[in-house]
Amino acid sequence: MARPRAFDPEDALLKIKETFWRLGYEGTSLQDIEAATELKKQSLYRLFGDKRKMYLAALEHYEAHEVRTALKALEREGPARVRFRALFDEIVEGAIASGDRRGCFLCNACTDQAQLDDETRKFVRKQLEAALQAFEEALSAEKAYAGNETLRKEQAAGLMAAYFGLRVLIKGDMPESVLRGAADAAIASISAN
Amino acid sequence: MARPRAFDPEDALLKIKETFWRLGYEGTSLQDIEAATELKKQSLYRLFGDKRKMYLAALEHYEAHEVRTALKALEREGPARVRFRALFDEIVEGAIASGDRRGCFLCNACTDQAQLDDETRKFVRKQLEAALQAFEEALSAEKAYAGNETLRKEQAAGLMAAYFGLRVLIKGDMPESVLRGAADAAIASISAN
DNA sequence: AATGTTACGGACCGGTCAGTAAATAACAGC
DNA sequence: GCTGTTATTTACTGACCGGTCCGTAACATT
Repeated sequence: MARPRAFDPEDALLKIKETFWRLGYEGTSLQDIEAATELKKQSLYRLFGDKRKMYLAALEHYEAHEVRTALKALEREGPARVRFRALFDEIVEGAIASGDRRGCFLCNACTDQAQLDDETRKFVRKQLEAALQAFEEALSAEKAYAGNETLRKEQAAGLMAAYFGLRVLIKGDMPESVLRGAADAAIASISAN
Repeated sequence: MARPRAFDPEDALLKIKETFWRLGYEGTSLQDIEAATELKKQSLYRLFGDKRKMYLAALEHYEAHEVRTALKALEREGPARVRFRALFDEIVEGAIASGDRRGCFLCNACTDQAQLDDETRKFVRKQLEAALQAFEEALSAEKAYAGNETLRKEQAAGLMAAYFGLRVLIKGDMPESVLRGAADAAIASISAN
């Protein structure tokens, strides 16, 4: 009943996500977003409200796609070491092969905005806890952890830290050998039995 | 032979460091720095050159103080587990007790500026490699690692990732239980023999 | 074809950004 | 007490910030 939108909001959000991902919240200007989406400011504001909401929408998009995909990979059958090996290797491979050193957007958001913006903090915390839960479940398949919740939770937290730490080392320009070492050490820390 | 400086440059740099540490590079304005140092812009520019140089000077100050102190703690005598336990516990304790969730400035710099600014990248990389070296040396005391350089390097990288990951979990507002779990898992991954 | 509703585009808002110029002030050596 | 040098302060620059206004265009309904 009115003029139809001439662009794809999902596609726009994807571009916004990539921009915030690369440049951070304060590092991204509306001009950057306009350039990335090829949209005018007004179209963006009508769709999202303001810059902060664009950022949060971008984070949600990241969760719904990148994070979800990564956690899905943990649900496959097999020993815990194999499951996590797939997760860690994909990250290292991506950093080496395609030179993608953007890191993890969620991890970036932790260091960038979580302590400065309440909404971001709440969102990030919720996502981190969900990921932790997924890590824990992936460990349940292993006998060593199945009957020991404390140990399982501890190991899940440890793997989470290892994962985020690896992401930081990637952004910190560490060479392949270090990245592989960190990944291997994380996998080796998982009990196999 | 000229008008003496009326403020302490070291003290000013300390305040600048704390501001960048808390707000990030783009999130910090010259006004923020003026307010923190109680100095006028011109005094800052004469002393440092520009904002970027202030940031790099702040990073160097962090390295010369916080990082150096932390790595010194690893040089004490005793089993590797005890050495790293001290390092990790201090971080967790700081986050819990004093509510200090600023994280690690060097780690923040990795996710914030390392991929966007060449000088920062080089500096961060150098510091990360030095820290890695220190981790490796702290592991040399352990028999399991003394004779196996590959394993030692791998474990050092793993602990480094665990450390940075813990720092990210802290900024991501994770509860004490998760932080302690991550620290305990990291320590448990060190071979004791 | 007229109307109501939404989308678009560009000018524009006040404010802030990093950085600079120039005037004044405090010292040392002579 | 004059001169040279450096510190401090104020005022300013031009660009850019996030955000809004408003005139116009494109559609659906009637």
